[in-house]
Amino acid sequence: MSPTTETLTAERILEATEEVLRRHGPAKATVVDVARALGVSHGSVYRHFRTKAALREAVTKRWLDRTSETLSAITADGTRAPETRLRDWLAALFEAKRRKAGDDPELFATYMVLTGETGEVVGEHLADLTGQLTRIIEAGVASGDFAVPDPRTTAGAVFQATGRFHDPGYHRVWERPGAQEDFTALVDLLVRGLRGRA
Amino acid sequence: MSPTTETLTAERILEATEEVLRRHGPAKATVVDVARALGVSHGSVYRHFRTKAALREAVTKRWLDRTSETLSAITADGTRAPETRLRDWLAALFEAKRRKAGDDPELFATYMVLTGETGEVVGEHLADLTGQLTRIIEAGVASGDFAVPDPRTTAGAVFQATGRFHDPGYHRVWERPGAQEDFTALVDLLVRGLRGRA
DNA sequence: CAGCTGACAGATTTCAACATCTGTCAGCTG
DNA sequence: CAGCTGACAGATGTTGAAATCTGTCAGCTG
Repeated sequence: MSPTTETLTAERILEATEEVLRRHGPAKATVVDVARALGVSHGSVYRHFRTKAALREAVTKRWLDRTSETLSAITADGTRAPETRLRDWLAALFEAKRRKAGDDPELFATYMVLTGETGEVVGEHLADLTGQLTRIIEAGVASGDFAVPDPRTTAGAVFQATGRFHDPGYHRVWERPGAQEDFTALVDLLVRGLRGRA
Repeated sequence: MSPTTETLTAERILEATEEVLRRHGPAKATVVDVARALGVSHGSVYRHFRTKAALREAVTKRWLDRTSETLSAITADGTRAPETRLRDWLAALFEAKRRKAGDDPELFATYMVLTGETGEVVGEHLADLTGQLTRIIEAGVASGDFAVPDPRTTAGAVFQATGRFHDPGYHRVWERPGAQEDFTALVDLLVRGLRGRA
C-alpha cells in the first residue's frame, strides 16, 4: 500500500521530480534526490528517462502544456467576437504569467532555468501559442472585424509585440505600478492596427 | 610627451577603462588594471570616481549616449513625414543594435553586463529614447497622419512593442533568418494602429 | 598645498583537493 | 526474465585557505 510498493511509472517520476525541484531548486535537484524520494535506486530512474536533461525537459513540457490548455479554451470559443477573444486571450496570458511569478517566485525562477536549458520544448510551446493567435485572427478576418494581409505573420507580430507581458525575462516589470496601463495601451494600439480599415 | 606625463582626467580614465574592459571582459577588469594602463596608482583613479561601480556606470553612460545621438538626428529632421521618420528611427535603432551585437560579440556581452549592473543610467537612456519617439508621434498627430489619444503613452507602447528588436536580451534572435521580415511586419502593424483612422 | 602614492583592513576571487553526481552495466531478485 | 540494484569511471560541484581586489588615508612630492 505504501507508495514504494507501486509500480514505477514515468508519471510518478515526473511528480517526484517536480517536488524535488520545488524543495531544492534547479541547481541542487539531483537524480539521486528523485530516486530517494521514490524509494528506488537512481538506476531505475534512468530506465524511464535516458538522461537528466530529458527528465527536466519532460517536467518543463508538462508545465508549459498546462498554460496552453487554459488559453485554448478561449481560442476555441467561437460564440464570442474575435476582438474580444483576442483581448481576453492576451489578458489571460499576461495574468497567468504574472500570477505564477508573483505567487511563488522561487518556483518561477526554477522554471525560468528549466526553460532556458530546453531548446525544442519551448519552441514548440511558442509555436502552439502563435498557432492559437493565428486562429483567432483568421476568425476576425473571416468575420470582417480584422483586415490584415497574412494572419499567420500578423499573429507572430502580435505575439512578439506583447513579449514584455509574457516573456519570463521581463517578470520584474509585471508588478510595477503602470504595468496594467502599459498593457492596455499596447493591446489597444495592436487592435487598432488589426482593424486596419485604411 | 609620453601619455604618463599628461594630466590625469576623468576622460582619460574612461578611455583606459573601456580598453581594459575590451581586453579583459567585465568579470576580470579591475581598477588596478585601469591604473596600471595609465601608469598611476589605483588610489588616483579613486580621486576621480568614488567607487568602481561609479566608474563602470560612467563608461556605460558614454556608450548609451552615443546611440541616442545618432537617433536624435532622425527625430529632429522636421523636413520628412512623421511616418517615414518613425519607420527610419525604429529601423536605425534595430540596425545599430544588431551591428553592435554582430560585429564584436564579446564587447557587446561586456556592455550587457554593465547595463545589467546599472539602475539609473539605463532608465535615463530609455526615457530619452521614448521621449524622442513621443516627439515624432506628436508631430504625426499635429500633421494629421496619426490619430492617437495620448502620444506619450502610445510612444511607450511602440517602444515596448518593438523591444524584441532592441532589447539586448534578445540579441540571439536578431541574426535569425526571418528577423527582418518579423520586424517589418511588426512595424507595419504598429503604423496601421497609429494611423487610427477608425 | 593639490595631487599622487602605497600600505593597509576587509571583501571578494581563485585554485586545488575532496565530495558528490551522472550515466553505464553486470549481475541479483521476485 | 523484466525490472531493479549498486559499484564504478569520468564529469561536475563544493570547500576553505591563499591570493587579489576595493576603498581609505596618512604622508610624500613637485
